[in-house]
Amino acid sequence: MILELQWEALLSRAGCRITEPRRVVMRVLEQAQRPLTPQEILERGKLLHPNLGLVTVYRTLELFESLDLVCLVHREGGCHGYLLSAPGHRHVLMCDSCGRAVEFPGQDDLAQLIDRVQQHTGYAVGDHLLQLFGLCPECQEASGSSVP
Amino acid sequence: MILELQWEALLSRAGCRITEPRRVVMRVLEQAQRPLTPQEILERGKLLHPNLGLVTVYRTLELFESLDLVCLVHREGGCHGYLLSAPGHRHVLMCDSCGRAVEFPGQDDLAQLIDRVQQHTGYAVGDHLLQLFGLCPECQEASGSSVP
DNA sequence: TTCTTAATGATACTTTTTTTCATCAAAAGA
DNA sequence: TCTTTTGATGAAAAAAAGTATCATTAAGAA
Repeated sequence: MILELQWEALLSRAGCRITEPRRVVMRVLEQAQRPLTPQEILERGKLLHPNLGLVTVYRTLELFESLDLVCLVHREGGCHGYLLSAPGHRHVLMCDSCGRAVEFPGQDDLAQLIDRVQQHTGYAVGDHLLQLFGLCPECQEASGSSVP
Repeated sequence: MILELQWEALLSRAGCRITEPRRVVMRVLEQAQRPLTPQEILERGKLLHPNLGLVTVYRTLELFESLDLVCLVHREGGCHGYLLSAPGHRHVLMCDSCGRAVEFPGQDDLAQLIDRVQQHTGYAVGDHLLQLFGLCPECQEASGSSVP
């Protein structure tokens, strides 16, 4: 509820309109527990708004990304999906098995590392991309019980 | 030179043949200072071996990746490229301006962070993806002199 | 050298993403 | 209230990216 008001206010403030397709995309992302591809968002969105178009999904994601409402999640294979992102939390931890993703903070730990890298390389580090992969508690249990 | 022997030995050991197209892809990556897309590798490779095929580039990259000879570099926009990778160094630092990329180690710093995240979330963290973005020394100078 | 078979590259095909454009609808102004 | 303006949409088409098939080639062992 609060989240809803937040993103709508953000859009308004940016001079954008609150439209039905945008609400649909946001709702789909809110209900998802893992990163979704544009195609997946379209499929789920059509259930809420049958004549949703794929192009609109792409444009909406682009808009949301520019407002830091969603973040792009990368996987080793190169494929990626969009995940709703809480402000300030740009780090994602994803389950290799079920895809469920959560965010976590971690600015401080990286600050040291970044300092050191800057001194070693001479680069001026600005942004970063950190993602962890592993098994969520549920999938650990499941794999634990299947391999006794 | 040493690198060349290394990867050839690795391929042989894996039961793969050392072919001209593979040498070409490797040479292109060696000469590149930034991550290259399959298309870019094809273009550059054709200069050395005119009838190189795109499919072969994809397959060669897949092979090299499975042997950890190259790594996939992700960018915010989702686009990515392949970079020659020194063994053990899986972290990339890329220049936002010229695309030049270098690798750096950083296992220890992350170990703490990962420990903490594991305790907070209950996830069992296995792999990770860390990339830093910024300006390389050359581009810092260039941007510094243009904005006095 | 010869032989076996992994590897190649041309072609066709599927999937994903971008562009274009006519239409629609929500704000803004008279 | 009624236009006018402009942002937003969705269909269609085009472009780009990636994958599968298969006859041919050539690497490397015998």
